[in-house]
Amino acid sequence: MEPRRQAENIIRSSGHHLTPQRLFILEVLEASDGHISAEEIHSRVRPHYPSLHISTIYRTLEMLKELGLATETDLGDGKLRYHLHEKGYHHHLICEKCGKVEELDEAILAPLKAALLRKHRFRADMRHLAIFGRCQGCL
Amino acid sequence: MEPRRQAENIIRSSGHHLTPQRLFILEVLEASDGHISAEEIHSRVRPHYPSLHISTIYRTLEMLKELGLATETDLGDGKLRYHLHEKGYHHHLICEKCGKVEELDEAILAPLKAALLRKHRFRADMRHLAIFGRCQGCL
DNA sequence: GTAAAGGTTGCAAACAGTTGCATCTTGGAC
DNA sequence: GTCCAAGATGCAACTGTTTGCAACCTTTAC
Repeated sequence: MEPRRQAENIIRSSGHHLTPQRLFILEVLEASDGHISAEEIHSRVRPHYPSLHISTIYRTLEMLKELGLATETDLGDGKLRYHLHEKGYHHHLICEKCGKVEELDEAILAPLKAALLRKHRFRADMRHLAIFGRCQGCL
Repeated sequence: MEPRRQAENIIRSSGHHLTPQRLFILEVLEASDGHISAEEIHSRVRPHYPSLHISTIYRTLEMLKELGLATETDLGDGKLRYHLHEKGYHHHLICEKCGKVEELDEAILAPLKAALLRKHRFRADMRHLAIFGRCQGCL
C-alpha cells in the first residue's frame, strides 16, 4: 500500500491536522529518491503552492520525525536532509576528506545497541546516525 | 604538564599563529570543567578582551578540531559544545524525553570501529558521537 | 449544516554558525 | 632591531533553522 496513505492515517490518528501543506510536503518526500533538504522541498512545492512558507516545512518535518515517519540526517554540509523511512533505516559513513557518502546497513549497529541496553539500560534510537572518518581512498 | 602548553606547541608547529585571542580561548576551555558553547566562551572572555569577536571563537574552535585538540559535541539543544580532550575521548547518551546526558566510555565503540574498518575499509573518527534514545527512567 | 477548541499557518524576528574582505599581527629571514 | 609573507582578526552580511504571535483552518460535537 502507498506509504503516503499510511503516513496520513498516522498523522490523523495522532491528533494532528491533515492540511494541504502537509500533503504537498509528503508528496515531495515520497517522490524524492534520496535525501532531500528543507530548501529543496520548498522549491519543489513552490510551483504548486507558492505561499507555502519554509517554516511550515521545518515544522512538518519536525512532526514527521516525532511520529517516526521521517529521518533527519546531517551529512556535514551545513544543511539537514530528510527522507521518509518506509524502506527501513540506514546510516551513513561520511569521509571528512573527500566528502564521499556511503550507505551503511543497520545490522552493523546491532551489537552496539545491544551493549548499550545491557550495560547502560539505554534504548538507543539510531535512525539518523552519521559517522565521520576517512574512506578507503583517503586513509 | 599543562595541556595548554602542549596545545600551544601543536598550534605553533602546525604553522598557525599563536595570538592573544587564541590564548584567551584556550584558557577558558581549560578552565571549564565540562562542555562549553561558543557563546559561553565569548561571555567569559569578554571581560578580559571585549573586542574579541565571536567569529574568532568559531574559527579557533574549528582549528582546534582540525588539530585534534578539541572535540565538538551536539547535545541536541541547538548549540554545539566544545572541550579540550586531554583526558581522552568520551561520548554521550542523550535521552530524547527527559534530556538527561550520560557519559559513555570509548571502549564500548571499539567493536563497531573494528567492524567498519574490516567490512567497509572506513576508519571512523568517533570523537564526538552523540547517541539519542531513551534512558532507563523514560523507557 | 454551525460552533467551539485546538492545532496550524505565514510572517517577521531571532538564533547559532559561516563567510568575504579589508586591515592588522605573527613568525621567520635578514 | 626591520621587512615581508602568510595567517588571523573584526566586521558585516549571509545561511539554515527556530520561535512568538495573530489570523486561519481542521476536526469533533452537536
